[in-house]
Amino acid sequence: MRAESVPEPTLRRLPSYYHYLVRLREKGQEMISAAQIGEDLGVHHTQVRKDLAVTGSQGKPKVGHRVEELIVSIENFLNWNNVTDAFLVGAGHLGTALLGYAGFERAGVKIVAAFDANPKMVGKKIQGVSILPMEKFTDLARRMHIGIGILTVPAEVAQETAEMMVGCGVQAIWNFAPIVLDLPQGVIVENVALYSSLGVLSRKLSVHRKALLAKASPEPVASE
Amino acid sequence: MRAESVPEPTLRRLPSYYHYLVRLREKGQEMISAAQIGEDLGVHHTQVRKDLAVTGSQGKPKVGHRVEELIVSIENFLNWNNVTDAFLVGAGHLGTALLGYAGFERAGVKIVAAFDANPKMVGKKIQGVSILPMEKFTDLARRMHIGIGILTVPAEVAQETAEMMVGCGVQAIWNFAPIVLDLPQGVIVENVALYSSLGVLSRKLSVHRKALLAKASPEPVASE
DNA sequence: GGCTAATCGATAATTTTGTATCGAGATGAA
DNA sequence: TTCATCTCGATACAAAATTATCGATTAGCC
Repeated sequence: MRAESVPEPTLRRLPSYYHYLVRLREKGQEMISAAQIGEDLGVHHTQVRKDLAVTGSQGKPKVGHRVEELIVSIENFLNWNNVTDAFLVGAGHLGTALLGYAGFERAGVKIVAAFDANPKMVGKKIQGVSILPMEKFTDLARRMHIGIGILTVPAEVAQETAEMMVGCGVQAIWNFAPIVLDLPQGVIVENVALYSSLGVLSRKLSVHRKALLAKASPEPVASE
Repeated sequence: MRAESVPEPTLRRLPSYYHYLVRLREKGQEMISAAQIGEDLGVHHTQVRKDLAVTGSQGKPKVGHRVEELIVSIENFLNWNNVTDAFLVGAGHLGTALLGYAGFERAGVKIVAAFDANPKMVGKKIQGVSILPMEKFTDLARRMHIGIGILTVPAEVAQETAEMMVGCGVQAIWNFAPIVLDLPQGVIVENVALYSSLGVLSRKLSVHRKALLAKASPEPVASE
């Protein structure tokens, strides 16, 4: 099986399993069945088995999977053991929030420096990470072989900032700006689309409320 | 067509179109073709047409769509015109970052108050929004008919906090905690899974790098 | 005024993702 | 030791989403 052929939905579910399993481990539970995972996380049990299968971990009939083993398998599969150094650009609200998170290191990403165009931010230190001026990015990124760039700048400058990152050898970009980046093939871009999330939320809420109204009103307005 | 029958991927793409269109409008462009949108955003043009079709907006052959009309259609469809009041719980790094964003109001969500269990946070004011003690949540949420709860608390207390929200009439939850909430049917939950995002990023980067190594090495290790 | 070229929108095919089925293996009890 | 039962994992099926095809429509040009 080719490595890339793992479905992306599977990739997205694995961290969810991971956190669930870590919580189980904290509680002292040693074994877990795919059925139970599925029930607790709202995923079909056959789906859980398929997802876990890609990590190489095997379960035993009648008893299920070893929690510890699953955790390690997922970590290995996602390469969360090998930490990659990252630069963050845009130390605004969101940027500083991400700097505040220590937990990303357990997910393979270590933010080693942050950059901002605003001179007032430069020189500050957030959660042990210094905010540096933009001018230093290019040189430092090249010398430190930075693999991941975190983009928390305004949308207007996101494209050019991303290009700068790629120019310095950055291979993957974690993009928080609400814009589709146009970058050379091969560069990995992972978008965190907060507005997409809000779109879904808002739409569903709107539909939900209309349904409630329709229920309350007498006439069953049938469409379709 | 039933309102709920709109595919969720479509819902997720619409905000992306929206921001793209707003940028076009700022540039003064009046018309746009589905093909052009698709090319710029990396979506197939037939997909773009289907997505835009659900909003009810129609294009004209040879000229395409009116930018302004599309924007309004998407806003209406996502109900981004009608702003819903939201309470945010957990004024930590991420919570304060979200408070700092003024833009969410254009996406139908207005954060009117924030809450935190930490007494040191209580009383502060971030971006014009006061941080209140948790004890006040229940009463205020009921009286103000809060529809949306934003959950930026640690995972350990996310479930109970969500239950409290639902108990106060909150209909939709925007969940930033890395946990699957178990809530009564009908409650709308939209997860922002940062770790899922990191899982995809990390895995792809790992595969990418292995591919580069394999290319450099002589033996073409063929699997599958 | 008719022709060309571009774009739309509907329908069909393909691909991807998710769900169900079923035999095999392992555990613990009779 | 044998049997019942639970769980796994492979295979087959169904649903959803994406991509392709094709006729219809319209603006601009000759």
